[in-house]
Amino acid sequence: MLREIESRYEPLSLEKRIEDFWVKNKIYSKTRAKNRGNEPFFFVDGPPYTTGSIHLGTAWNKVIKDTVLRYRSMQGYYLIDRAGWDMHGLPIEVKIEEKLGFRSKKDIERFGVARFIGECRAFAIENRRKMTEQFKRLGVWLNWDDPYMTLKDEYIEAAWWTMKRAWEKNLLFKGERVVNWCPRCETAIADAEVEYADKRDPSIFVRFRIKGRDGEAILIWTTTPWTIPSNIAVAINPSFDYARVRAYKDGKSEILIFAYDLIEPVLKKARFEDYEVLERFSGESLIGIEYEHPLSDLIPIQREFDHRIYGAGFVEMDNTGCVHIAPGHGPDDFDLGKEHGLPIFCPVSEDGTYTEDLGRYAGLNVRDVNETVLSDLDERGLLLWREEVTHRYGHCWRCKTPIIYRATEQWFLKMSELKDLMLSEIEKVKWYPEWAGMSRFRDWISGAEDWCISRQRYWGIPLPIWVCDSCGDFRVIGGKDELRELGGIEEDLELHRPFVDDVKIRCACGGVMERVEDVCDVWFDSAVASWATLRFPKVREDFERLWPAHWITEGHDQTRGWFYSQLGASVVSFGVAPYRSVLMHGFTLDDAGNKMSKSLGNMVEPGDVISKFGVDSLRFYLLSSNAPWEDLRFNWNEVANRNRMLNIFWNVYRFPLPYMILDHFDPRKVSYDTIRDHLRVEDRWMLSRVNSLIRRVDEAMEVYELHRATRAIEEFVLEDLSRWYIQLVRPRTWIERDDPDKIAAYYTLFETMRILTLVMAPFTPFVVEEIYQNLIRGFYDDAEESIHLCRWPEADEQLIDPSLERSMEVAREIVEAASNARQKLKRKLRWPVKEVVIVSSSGDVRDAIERLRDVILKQTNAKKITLLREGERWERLSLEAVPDRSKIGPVFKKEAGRVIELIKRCDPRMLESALSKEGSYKLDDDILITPDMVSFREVIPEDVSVSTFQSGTVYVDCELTDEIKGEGFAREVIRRAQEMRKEMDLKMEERVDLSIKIPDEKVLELIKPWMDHIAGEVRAERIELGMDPGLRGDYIREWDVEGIKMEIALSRVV
RNA sequence: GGGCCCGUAGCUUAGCCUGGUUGGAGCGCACGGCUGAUAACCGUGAGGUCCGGAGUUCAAAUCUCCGCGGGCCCA
Repeated sequence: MLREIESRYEPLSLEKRIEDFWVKNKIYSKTRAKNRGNEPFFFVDGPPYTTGSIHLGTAWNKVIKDTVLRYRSMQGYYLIDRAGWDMHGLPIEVKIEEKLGFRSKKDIERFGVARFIGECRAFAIENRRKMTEQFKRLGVWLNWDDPYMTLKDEYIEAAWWTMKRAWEKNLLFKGERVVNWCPRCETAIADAEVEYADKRDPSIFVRFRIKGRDGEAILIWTTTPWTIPSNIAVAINPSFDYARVRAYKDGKSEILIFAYDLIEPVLKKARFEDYEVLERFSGESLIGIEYEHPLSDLIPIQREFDHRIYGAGFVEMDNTGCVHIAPGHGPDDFDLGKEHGLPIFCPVSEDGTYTEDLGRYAGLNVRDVNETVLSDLDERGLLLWREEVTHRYGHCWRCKTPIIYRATEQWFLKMSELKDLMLSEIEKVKWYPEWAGMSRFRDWISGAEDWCISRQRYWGIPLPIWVCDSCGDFRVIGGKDELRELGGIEEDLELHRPFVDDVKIRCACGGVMERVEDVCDVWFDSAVASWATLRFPKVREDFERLWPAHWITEGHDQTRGWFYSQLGASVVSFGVAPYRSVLMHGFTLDDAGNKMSKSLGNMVEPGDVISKFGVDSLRFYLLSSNAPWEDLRFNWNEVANRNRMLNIFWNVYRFPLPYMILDHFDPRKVSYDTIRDHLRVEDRWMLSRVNSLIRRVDEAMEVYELHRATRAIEEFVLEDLSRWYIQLVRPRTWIERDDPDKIAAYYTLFETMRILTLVMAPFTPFVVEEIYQNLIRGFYDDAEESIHLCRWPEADEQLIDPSLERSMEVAREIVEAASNARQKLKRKLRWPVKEVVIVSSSGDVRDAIERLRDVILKQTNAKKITLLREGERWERLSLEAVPDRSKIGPVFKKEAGRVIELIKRCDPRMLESALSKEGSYKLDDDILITPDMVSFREVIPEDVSVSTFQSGTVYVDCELTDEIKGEGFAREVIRRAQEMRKEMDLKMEERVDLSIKIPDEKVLELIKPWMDHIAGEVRAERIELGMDPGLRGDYIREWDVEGIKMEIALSRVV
């Protein structure tokens, strides 16, 4: 049986109730179990990092995932949907270091690595718990009970297995490279982990003296004075022109060598008074020239190196056009050094202090040494000029320390070799939108470099690389069992540091192999998610059956992040892309379009939104606001709007319930076939629309255009259902008899709601469940326990009638135009009008009026609808002939006045037709006028109003007749009596006695014929009206009806 | 500095791919209507340099180029 709904739409309590229902009845598991054995849909969750709280962007991400998965589930797919968690890495280490007050790695070593990673683990696990709760509150259905977690053995083994594949394929190597280095965290960090931010640094011009040429120097520029002690070379661009310039200042002169085009700005900056260009030459001729290291007197080892000028294409025409090269401290510098066999001189230790090699600077930290270097240079007369600049500089993503470049030995995956394979693989992936993969991602891959996967840290997947201390050979271990066997370990083994560090392996050469101390780049963790989530390599069948993933989705920052790292790891392991389709989504920005960040204080918490408007509103907002791949500017107002839409949806659901209950409506006793003959045209229209809706949502979902799907739903709810169909159907629900016309309306409403709730289920899972439980489960014992266990509806093509839908559109336009016209004359809709005349030659309009005449009559509250073709004239419009004096004057001269008078006296219609048929008209014996002398104007009577619509004009004849007045007054009375019934708190079916005092004889007479009608509408047993009927009743109220003071008395009939 | 994306009413946006009646909506605002969905709902109106500029074209919000602003990624 149906339950009546007393309450308003209250999402907070509703969602709590539904959540409890789902949990109690294990609905989630049932949805997944139901489709077991069906065609699979293999989804891989991009694992959020366990920071402890979700933000709006992660909420959006998971809502997209959940919506698509719910849709697929209803379609019958068997879902692979393990949630994922990214739980290793520097961010957590830094958090724990902060908590324990640590400043460097030495503190960690003192504390004990085992204890330290224990803290990290506990932190990650607690955060995972918190975040799971937050995601669940969003109604996100993933496999939360058995998620993949990067810290689990099975996961680590998947990473190890992959690493071993790389080794077997000769794609893993150890190499010396300049890497981004955080001197605080004392580790290499990946390019992706470098965060660029503004930094103030010195900007200096320094003289490097040319050997064997007194008073002559090449002028270099740098913003990192601390790298000058490590200088090995100078680079110039061979294709630029350079110059030897004699420059004068304070009565002295010197010779400087730098780029020709930069003479003016450089000398001006350095405040030289005058100069002469001694020589201009191509950069080529500078190559090979030797210079003196500027600080060689302080750094003995520098005297052992040669210092020369080299050509390099990366040198740009700015500053001096001469670049200081320290191969140990810059990527370009390193490459140049390798190219020319220069020493890779890197006298900086892990924590950023200079080594003993650096003489005077030994033991100083690079962070503090800039000023020392500058004053040393200045003392030697080598610092030509200095200023401060603000520039973008890389910082450690976690601790915000400015990074340095350090040449170190690291482990790499040879991605440069796999570039072409990756490029051809992404062609096979379906990208939404297309450009996400084809423009942006392709560019990134084209520039792919070898992937540095080693980190000198603790909390991560240990690199499974064992190196022999005697022969230097290394091998890679692919799993726990393999390691236990080779290491002779009997018991179980903890795969994290420091435990795994203790395992030693016998080398073929007889030596002992020990694990390299490094852990894995945390990006490599998530990179193996697509097979780790299937528990590969431990379990093979699922992998062989399902992989690669059918669909993944993440934000556009992941183009170069997870989309790439997965692809990389996958081509290393399997030579193919790990996903078949990718939806790239946007970022959440604040309402001004700026990124949300804690420091800007413009964060919007998902929890705040939910507690104000509920989850369904937030979900619907996130999905409908814009295309998934566009950035979303969060706007509270728009969330409120979605909430309003759901409220209307709720009201639509609630509206017919009291009537249905009263009439014991039972949908089981009605079917399309039994009711079809009683369906009105508007019912058939509604059924057509709701079936079209299914089709529209399907089309949008197929290409992941969730915004189109949700907008179609919103439009349907507001326009078709609430604003139109409900208004049409209202009078029918008020019929008291057991009328098939009423049942047809109930049937249509019921069927519409049944389909609509199914269609909305993936988007607003809570509210539709509530409705389903009442509407469907209230009647059908065999109905699925939850709406989310139901099949996705299929559009019934038989019921879709596009021409009817088109006609209804036109009908609505006509009704709107008519009410617009009414409004101009201030004629309320309650008062009928004599006639509505539509002038249009459009076939659509003709069809609409033919098929929907009743609808238009009712909604315009008109007694008659007339269609005229363009050019036909409605007889109530009169025509006025307007003489054109400028044309008549010259022809008739003195007679003009009489001619004008005669024209005005003519019958305009006759005159118009004569002029248009004959081309002239004889007004009098001697007066012949031509069409140019007269124009015609339509004259609309005062009680007719006009308005236009897309394909025509609507006239509304508002002439008041006695019949119309009578009916108008009757409806005024009915409305007021209804309001009184409500004020008395009467039940709908309760009967009353009604007496009305109308102290105006004329009005009283007009209303009298409507007595029975009034009684029926108000559900009055007895009705009495008169000038002064001696009112009595439970409730008497005085009303002003169009200036007449009426009194209405109502009594409940017991 | 480079690549990709975005820029339409006070706010959120449709239209742009495939050029062509008067650039559609919603919110907000003003005015009105409806009245057993009622702390709801509906209509009308005002409100637009379609980011700016140039070009292509008979015709540009739409195509091209150059700027400006924002986002992401990279240097």
